Amino acid sequence: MTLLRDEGLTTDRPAGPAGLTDEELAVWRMLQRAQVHITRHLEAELLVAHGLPLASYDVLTQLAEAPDRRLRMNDLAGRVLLSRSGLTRLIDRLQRDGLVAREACASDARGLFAVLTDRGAARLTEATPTYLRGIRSEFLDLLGPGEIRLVREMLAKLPITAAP
Amino acid sequence: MTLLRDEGLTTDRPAGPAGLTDEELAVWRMLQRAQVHITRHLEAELLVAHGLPLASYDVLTQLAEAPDRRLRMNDLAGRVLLSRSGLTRLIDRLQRDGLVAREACASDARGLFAVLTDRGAARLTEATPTYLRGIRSEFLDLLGPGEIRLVREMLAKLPITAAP
DNA sequence: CTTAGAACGTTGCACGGACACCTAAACAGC
DNA sequence: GCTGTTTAGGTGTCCGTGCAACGTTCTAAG
Repeated sequence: MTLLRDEGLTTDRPAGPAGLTDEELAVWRMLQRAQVHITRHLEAELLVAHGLPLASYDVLTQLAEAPDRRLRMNDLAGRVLLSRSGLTRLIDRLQRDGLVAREACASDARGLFAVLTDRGAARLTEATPTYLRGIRSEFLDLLGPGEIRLVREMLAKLPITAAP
Repeated sequence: MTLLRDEGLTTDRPAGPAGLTDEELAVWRMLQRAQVHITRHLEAELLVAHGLPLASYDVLTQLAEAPDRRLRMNDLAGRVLLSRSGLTRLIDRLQRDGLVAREACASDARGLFAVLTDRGAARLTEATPTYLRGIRSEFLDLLGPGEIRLVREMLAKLPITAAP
């Protein structure tokens, strides 16, 4: 952080209005790295063990938890942090593999449901232990239970309401 | 988490060996969402204000902090969580824009340094306030100082050593 | 009823990144 | 010295994603 410090943009103690302390900056960077690290590990494991990218796993999960195993495309896009176009292609792939199906919406002819098929549900069931084990070993095991509760409280403050 | 619960993979209280409590799972998901949210915000702001993608900003920062403003390609790739090929193209772009230069390594003819140019340093200086402001408003402001210290301690436990 | 506008999903395009493979250089052992 | 192995970096190719534009359908104003 030498250069930043040189310009007075980071400081040791008093964090100015725009400046950050070195600790604050370090926390942010560590968070970034940790997130990337865990995500990659998860993605790799899911891929080799079940041929399922993380994004696909997320979609299947969202559908499984939705009433009637179905969700409108737009709705789903918001939940998996994906643009609508991105979701379109992803659903294309999942449909090709028979894990989800598209169904028209009765009340709105514009709308489409993405529906989890039985094969999709089976695949999800098969992959979930891998996913959970990954989260546990890469993340939860490294924190105490008290810390987890604390993180939860902190995260609850962030406005993670909806996607842009 | 209905489906997961149905399969006994998540529980209310006692977290089994592979199973997770709903709270643990929720924490992980919130963390994911928060990280994506913040990252996108940052990327968008840097892009519109300074035409600088987040990855490029990271590279410039790493170079600025490195001794002599230079780093070996391989070394740099590890620090910015990028594959070597990915870094090659990114440096290509940055070089095209005159923000970094490539320099041969005297002691090892295979090696190349990525060197921050004056233009690159200027661009970084110009963009950094935006970056820091983003971290502050999207992240730090929503946490107390005590919490930041706590997060730091937690993150310190994670083995974020090196990239695969 | 007609029409302007918004909302839903898809498509063309370009970009950024990873993987596998390649060349050149350094190093190991004999 | 010569040869096999390892390391540094770059290239060919493919995949996934976002943005902008498009067609279709719903909704509201007149």
